[in-house]
Amino acid sequence: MRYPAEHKDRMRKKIVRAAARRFRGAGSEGVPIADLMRDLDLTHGGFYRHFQGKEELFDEALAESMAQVEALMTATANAAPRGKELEAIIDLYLSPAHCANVAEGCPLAALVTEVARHPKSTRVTLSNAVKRHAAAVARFMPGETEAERQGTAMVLFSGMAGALNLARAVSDDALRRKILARARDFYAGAVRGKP
Amino acid sequence: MRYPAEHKDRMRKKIVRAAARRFRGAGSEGVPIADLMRDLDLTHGGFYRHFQGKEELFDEALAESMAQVEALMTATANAAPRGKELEAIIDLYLSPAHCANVAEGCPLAALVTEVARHPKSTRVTLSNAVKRHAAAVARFMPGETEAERQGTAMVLFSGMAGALNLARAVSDDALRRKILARARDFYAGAVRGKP
DNA sequence: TGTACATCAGTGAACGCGCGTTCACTGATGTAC
DNA sequence: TGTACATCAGTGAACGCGCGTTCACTGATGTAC
Repeated sequence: MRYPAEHKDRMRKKIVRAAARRFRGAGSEGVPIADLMRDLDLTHGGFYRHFQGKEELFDEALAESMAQVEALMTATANAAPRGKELEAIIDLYLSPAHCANVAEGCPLAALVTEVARHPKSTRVTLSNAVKRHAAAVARFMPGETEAERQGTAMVLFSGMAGALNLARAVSDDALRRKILARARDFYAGAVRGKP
Repeated sequence: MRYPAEHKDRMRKKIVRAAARRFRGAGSEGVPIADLMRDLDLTHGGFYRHFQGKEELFDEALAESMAQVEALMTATANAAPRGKELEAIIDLYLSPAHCANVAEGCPLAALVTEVARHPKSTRVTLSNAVKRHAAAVARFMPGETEAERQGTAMVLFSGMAGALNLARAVSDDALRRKILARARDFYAGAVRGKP
């Protein structure tokens, strides 16, 4: 059956968005292409009309989810009262809601380890996304120079990602909440310049 | 062929140690049992004389590598000049050497994301190891109470693990070094109570 | 305007491969008598 | 002391399954004439 002109583009984007969710939730190895396509009421065969292979999808899904999170972070900062932008970002990132919602959460937390084992092209995608993200939030960071602020942004986000991952991996809920709460204090304090 | 009495124990421990290395390096899905056994000049069939399955091995390998790193960290602290223990730990953890040596490095960095997707028993193993580790290094941490110091330890290590993972995933070496250096400054400062 | 043909997103059977796990077997040494 | 048997870590062929990828096919619509 012949489809409207923009049909292919639309489907491709749908696949990328579904993958961006699923990959964060289960890792790329945890998501068979057939499952992904079934989410969109399609069968696995059609996948290869859109992508060369799973690897290509992974790269695009990674970029897509990094962009989503960057948008959310800057929106959160912009919505916060002046001077409270960083605090708002930290509270959101280390919230129980973010902790519980891996699939729509930060891909830096959910996928870094995996990316480290992927081919260079994927790691370039991540590096670029991280740089872009650091540039986007740098103005909320402490530091004398732009480079310093961007560096702080990278360290802050990777650190919060580490805390989030530990909170997610831990087996009891009390410990999970404790880790999140302590991390919020720690990073808010560190960024403010107090212990 | 019949083996000496302690032979089985020795082999089992060898398998666990080999797995502890390999799993950190490639994730448990990245290490076929046949490869693991071949490292020890054995074949895959014998594996099941020692373990019920791969999952059991993963748990033990996780505990083993957590214990290794805990030992290394406390040894480093003890070898440091008085008052410089935390700094020594941070410098070691965020060193380029640790960054380059995933297989013998911190399992919290290499395996948390994976553990979060494993069954509860694995997550209990991780939780216990993390608590034990936090207790072991708490005396080097800032904080009024023991609970505070242990909380700080967890946040510090999960944060450094996040930075290490980002450094490992990134595609260019200059950025990798920059992340490590900035993270060292950040955590040393945060723990000292300066910005 | 009607007819023949081309297009191409999507289908679903099939292929190939990797890998976890099972199992009948081996063979050196320990034990029973 | 010698003989028959038991033990059990390790072997390697085989099984079963999941999954990425390929491919011949479909069929609605666009295009050529």
